[in-house]
Amino acid sequence: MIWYGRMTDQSSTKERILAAARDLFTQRGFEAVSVRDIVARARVNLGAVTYHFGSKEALYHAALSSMADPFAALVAQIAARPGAPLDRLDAVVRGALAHLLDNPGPPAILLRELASDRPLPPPIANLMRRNLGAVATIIAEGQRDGSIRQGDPALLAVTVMSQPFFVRAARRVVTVALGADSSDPDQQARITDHVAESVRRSVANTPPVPS
Amino acid sequence: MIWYGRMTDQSSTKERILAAARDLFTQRGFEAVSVRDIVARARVNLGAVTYHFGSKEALYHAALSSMADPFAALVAQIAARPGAPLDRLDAVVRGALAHLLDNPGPPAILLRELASDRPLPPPIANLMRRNLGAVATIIAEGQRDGSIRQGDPALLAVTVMSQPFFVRAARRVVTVALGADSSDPDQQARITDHVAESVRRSVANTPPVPS
DNA sequence: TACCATATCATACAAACGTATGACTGTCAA
DNA sequence: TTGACAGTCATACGTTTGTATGATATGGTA
Repeated sequence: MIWYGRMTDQSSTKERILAAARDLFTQRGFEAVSVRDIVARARVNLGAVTYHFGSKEALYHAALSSMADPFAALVAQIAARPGAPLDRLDAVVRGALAHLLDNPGPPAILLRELASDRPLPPPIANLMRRNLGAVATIIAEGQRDGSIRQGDPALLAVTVMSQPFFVRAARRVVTVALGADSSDPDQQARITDHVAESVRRSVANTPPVPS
Repeated sequence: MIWYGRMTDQSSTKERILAAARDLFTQRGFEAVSVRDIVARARVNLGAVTYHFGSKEALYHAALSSMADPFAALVAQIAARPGAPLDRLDAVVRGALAHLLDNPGPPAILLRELASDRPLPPPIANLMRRNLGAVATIIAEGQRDGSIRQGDPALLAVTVMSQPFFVRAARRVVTVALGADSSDPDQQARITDHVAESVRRSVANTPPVPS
């Protein structure tokens, strides 16, 4: 794309629409956001969505991919680093939570889509497959070297990844429960440590807790 | 209510609307369900929602309460039983998951509302307050007798309750990951055991996992 | 019987929805 | 200079939305 018609701002119409769509779909979900909301926020013409993306749903999928792809790439990159399985899981959880604290899109939309009983949009299904696959691979490796407890790697992977997603999505609840400001970095550090510690304890191959 | 106008079916118009609203809001969320969808499923007149509930949003809140109240009462009842804190947490997690497997409404709607950045509907906010409060009380008790590890009881409570909610909501993903039928009772038992075990390990006061 | 409150029903209404249309504008290749 | 083309724009179309309205039916009460 070389020329942008009447566009006088620095960013292209298509990118402005995508950014507005990311924000609004994240905050309210697909059905609660109208095309007119999006073009108003992007300050572009109503017809621009149809022209550049074809339909509201196609724009939705484009917005999902633009959020899911960087997250999946980050997790894959962290998971591929060398080290003991438990430490790599720790790094994945911390990296994922740090990314999600800055980018609320993936957890918000993932939880909404999981809660629906419609088919998962392809970008979200791919994200889950990639993330859970990477985590399950680490878990299987840890089971072979004895550092991670027995159990279905896929199920353990769900337990692991559910924590950063849920804690991020339930951030309002967490901060209200803790009675502190949600943007306080000290509190974010405490939450991150708590999540990492909980995950490590829940999957490590320690003796069973006596009843 | 003693008399039901023209109603010839066994259940009242109001109850039929409530039941249809529970199903549809659970499956698709507030915005994706129209009043016409609800009255069609309930096989009542379009005007009946306004007449009996006042508005679509008031019907939504009524439907939420009718799902959240039994769940909160169940958790409170299990939490109040005698026993060691870790065992009571175990019973709460198992009881909650069993209830949620039969009643998908609370997790679906809770996750959707958490993902939104609008204020939580009062019935959902009350549900969270009651559930997390009951669990946090058990946790604080366990911290006093040394059976549960240190940490903010509210944060630990979020970790505990997030598991049954997330596993239930992500049931499609879990069953696909396990490659089995989602209604298989054996698999449900395995999932329940896995969740209970993960929760117990994540909060028990065992020595830290070495790095 | 007459009356009244309650409930159901078919419509109507304005607003908002996603999408389509055709005119217009500015840049490139020929 | 001109034709083609990609992008932007105002506007319109047909649906669907939540809610309102007024008529009608029904059983209790006087």
